Amino acid sequence: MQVTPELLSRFTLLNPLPREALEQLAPHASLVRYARRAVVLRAGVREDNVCFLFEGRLQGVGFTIDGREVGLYFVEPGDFCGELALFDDNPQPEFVIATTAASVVFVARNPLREVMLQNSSVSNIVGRKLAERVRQMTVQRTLLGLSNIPQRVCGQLYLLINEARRKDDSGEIVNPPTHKEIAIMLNLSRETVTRVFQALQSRRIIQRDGPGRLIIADLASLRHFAEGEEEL
Amino acid sequence: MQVTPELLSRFTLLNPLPREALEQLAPHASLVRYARRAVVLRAGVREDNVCFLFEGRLQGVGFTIDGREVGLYFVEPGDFCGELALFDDNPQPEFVIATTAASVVFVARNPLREVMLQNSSVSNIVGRKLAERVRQMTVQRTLLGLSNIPQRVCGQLYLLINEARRKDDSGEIVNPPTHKEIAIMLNLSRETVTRVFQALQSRRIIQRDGPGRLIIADLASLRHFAEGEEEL
DNA sequence: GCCAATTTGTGACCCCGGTCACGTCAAATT
DNA sequence: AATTTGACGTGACCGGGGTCACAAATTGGC
Repeated sequence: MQVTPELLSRFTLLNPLPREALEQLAPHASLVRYARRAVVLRAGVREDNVCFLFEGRLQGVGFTIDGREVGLYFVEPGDFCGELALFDDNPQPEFVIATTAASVVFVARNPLREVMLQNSSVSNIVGRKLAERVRQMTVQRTLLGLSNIPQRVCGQLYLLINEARRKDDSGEIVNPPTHKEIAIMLNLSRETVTRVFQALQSRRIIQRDGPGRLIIADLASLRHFAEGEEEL
Repeated sequence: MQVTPELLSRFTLLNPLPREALEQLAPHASLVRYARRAVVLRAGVREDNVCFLFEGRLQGVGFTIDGREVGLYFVEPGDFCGELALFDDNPQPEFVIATTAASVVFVARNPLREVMLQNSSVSNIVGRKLAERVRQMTVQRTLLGLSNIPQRVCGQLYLLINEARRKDDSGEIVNPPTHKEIAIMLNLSRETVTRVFQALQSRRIIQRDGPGRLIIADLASLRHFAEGEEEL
């Protein structure tokens, strides 16, 4: 499906681009809808597109030699993935999978790279985004260092709220990841995540609201557990 | 201590730079020696230098809230760290510590950034390096997904050989990391790493050679264990 | 609105790596 | 040379999370 410059400009990465650059990119962009669980980017192959998420949620996942899934990061609407293709010709290192029905905008790698090189302010933006990804991965890796497992889960939950809306002492996560999706992010079993969620629910800290919404009723307590000031 | 353009050109990142760029950078560079365990870059502060490793070995480490160390990556001679400062003004996310006595070349961030922007081929190089770091972190994270612990250690050892010299069916690691340094890379206890090393030594797969050299006598077997085709 | 497919919930068992407590050893420091 | 420091080695114990095996609930597809 065709894409307008207006649509492109709704992404924070592309928004600062001058009109002409957007018009240059639009012909090389296409909107694609994916069902839940569909593979958006494939590991091991050279990807020729950068993938901008319009709606839904994606997850970067790797696989160990023995077939175990490894969760690497979530992609929220407005963000993007597959940007490594802008920097070199090596294959995409990880899979990207739609964890909910999603619509994504593919932008062909080469035109985007052109725009990036011509427009020096744009390479700044892309570079900043890549740097931000390194920071995110560092935080995520640090989470895995926590030996107290409930603490680890609370920390992840807290990060997920950051990425979504957050009020003073409560918050919500729209289209929350499944327990299994959280589990692979944290090197835990699905059952363990379920048990922590149960504990948090019984303490009225979190609360499910229908299929696509998780309410954080007591953000302060969640942070306490995440920071290890209190044991679950 | 002052630094010559020749010294700068010995780093793979800076080597492709034209002579004039190197002369532009040299006045803003300095060579510093660090003792083992010294802190080279500090987390949480805005770093004004990019750090090129001349000799020795560095390790990027984070700390969890409960004080546990988290190993993120190793820096080998010729490589560099602290490059995120080139992309934004956010603080350095992790500590970088000298795991052996080391000499590093600090290059001031702003001049290097200038060179990078003027010389478009240079931003490519820096961008490629940053992309490479993301790939490394992805591989490292995937290692943590292995539930078989000896396999995890073997995988890490294999990566360390890659970074150093490697022959057909044997190899060596110079200035090998301590067991503890490996342990924090893999979310393991120091004792567990020691036990795996003992097992590998008794099978004549690895062999210590004095303080600063670890010989991989049977690379094929190590790879077998790393790939889970055989259990330790 | 119904059915198949996921997801979530929960108990029991068990293994394995963390922790603790040492001892040994080599290298740096005095 | 004596002392200290930190790395390495090793055993015993134990607790917590993985695994397995289900049941229940929720969801999406038609």
